[in-house]
Amino acid sequence: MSHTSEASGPTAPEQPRPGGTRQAQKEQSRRALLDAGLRLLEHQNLSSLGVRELTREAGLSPAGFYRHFRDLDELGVVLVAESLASLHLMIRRILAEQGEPSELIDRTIAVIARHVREHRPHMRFLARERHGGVQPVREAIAAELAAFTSETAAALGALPDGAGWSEPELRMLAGLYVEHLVATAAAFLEAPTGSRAAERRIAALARDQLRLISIGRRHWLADRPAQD
Amino acid sequence: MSHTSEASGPTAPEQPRPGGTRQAQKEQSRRALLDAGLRLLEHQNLSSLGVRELTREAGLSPAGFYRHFRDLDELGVVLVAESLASLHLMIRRILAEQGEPSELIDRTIAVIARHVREHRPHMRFLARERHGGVQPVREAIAAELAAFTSETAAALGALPDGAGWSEPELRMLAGLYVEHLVATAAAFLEAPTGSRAAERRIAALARDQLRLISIGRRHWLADRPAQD
DNA sequence: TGTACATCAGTGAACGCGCGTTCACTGATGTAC
DNA sequence: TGTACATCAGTGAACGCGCGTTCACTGATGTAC
Repeated sequence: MSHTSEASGPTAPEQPRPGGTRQAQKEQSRRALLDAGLRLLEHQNLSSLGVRELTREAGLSPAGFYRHFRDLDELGVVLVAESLASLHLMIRRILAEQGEPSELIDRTIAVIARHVREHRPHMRFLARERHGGVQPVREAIAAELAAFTSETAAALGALPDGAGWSEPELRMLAGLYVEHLVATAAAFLEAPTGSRAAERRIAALARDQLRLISIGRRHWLADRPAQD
Repeated sequence: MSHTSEASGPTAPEQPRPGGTRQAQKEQSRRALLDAGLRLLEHQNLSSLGVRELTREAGLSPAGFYRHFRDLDELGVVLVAESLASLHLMIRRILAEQGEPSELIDRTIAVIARHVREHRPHMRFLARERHGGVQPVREAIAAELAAFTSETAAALGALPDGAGWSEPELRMLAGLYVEHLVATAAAFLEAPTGSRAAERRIAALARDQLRLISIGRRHWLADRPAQD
């Protein structure tokens, strides 16, 4: 080793190293616990996960768990937040897509398919806990989806086709899209892992359904029923 | 007590009583176990249910459970079957409705709302286990919904408006309806219990969404994209 | 650079607890005559 | 109707087990001089 002096002046005070070895090692263990959790939650519920089971999977001693989390609920909160962040990422990608309507549909579905492929544990977790979890978790997921519906409604309203649509009508349409998106993501999740054929079938179905909704959307202003 | 002789001829053989007290009592306990299960599963997963917890709720001793079921999985299978039967009932009611399209939409939503109100535990259980349960349960639910989609496709094909639609197109449309029905049922489930205001809001939203789909359906043949 | 002390992530053993399941039993219900 | 025996749903006690959590510890990493 040659003299790789990272010469900090001899008078400069010893700097704390925020990315220090110790801290990094701790972070690694924490990550191992979270990843073990996601792995186990692929096939079971958050509420049936155990501390010993988790630490076994993560390669820590049971007591080690408590250096990172007060209890399993605290770990659950982190997993929910992570999964929702992952979902939000997908959502922003979808809303950012540009192009002709027919292209947009294909791109949206492609984004969903890719996201499910690349973030399967997070998406599985959300699908499981959306209706299966305890109330606070269900509410957190519902709130995120509601926010997405609002964003989508706003985006639809900003488009030229959105002219003439009332606020509730835009939300109604956005809700339909979000609902369909969620169902499509769930379908991708249930497809035999890595079966491209199954993925293509789901994508083709979703595309036609989105097209039908788009046709309805195009004729809505002319055909919509009188307001109650 | 006067002489209330249920005079069965003295020569007639003693008849076995199929609805006898003993059998009826046993059935009552079995029912108590299933009902206790449904009550507990309102707020937790099938996989985190325990024998002792269940018998406590049902008012039996833990050992009593084994007079009725081999294990919790066996009870789970019965609950799944019951819930699916309940769902099937709702589905047949929906498909049996008759009338003008606009009436049909309102009636469909009314059937869903009523069913969720009257069979809340069963519907909650299905919502929970559809994506949250173990694979066999998820598959059983998916199969039932797929069958419903087929029935719906057949019904749509038999209508005058169904003329000109290919088999896959009918399934695509039916899938959209079923998906929306499931989402609407889930929304009713999550509504604050007994809040008529929330129910009305959900119903109004679902109605507009179904209308939009119907408009898309009406224009599909004229506007549909070229086949791939 | 070297040395002496502080920190603290991770450990292994121990605890009390509720669990699923089994067992021999009890006593009400059912059956035969 | 009355009597003697059979059935079996439900019980209370017991078992071994894995659980969540606590504790004093250890030894690598970090800090001060």
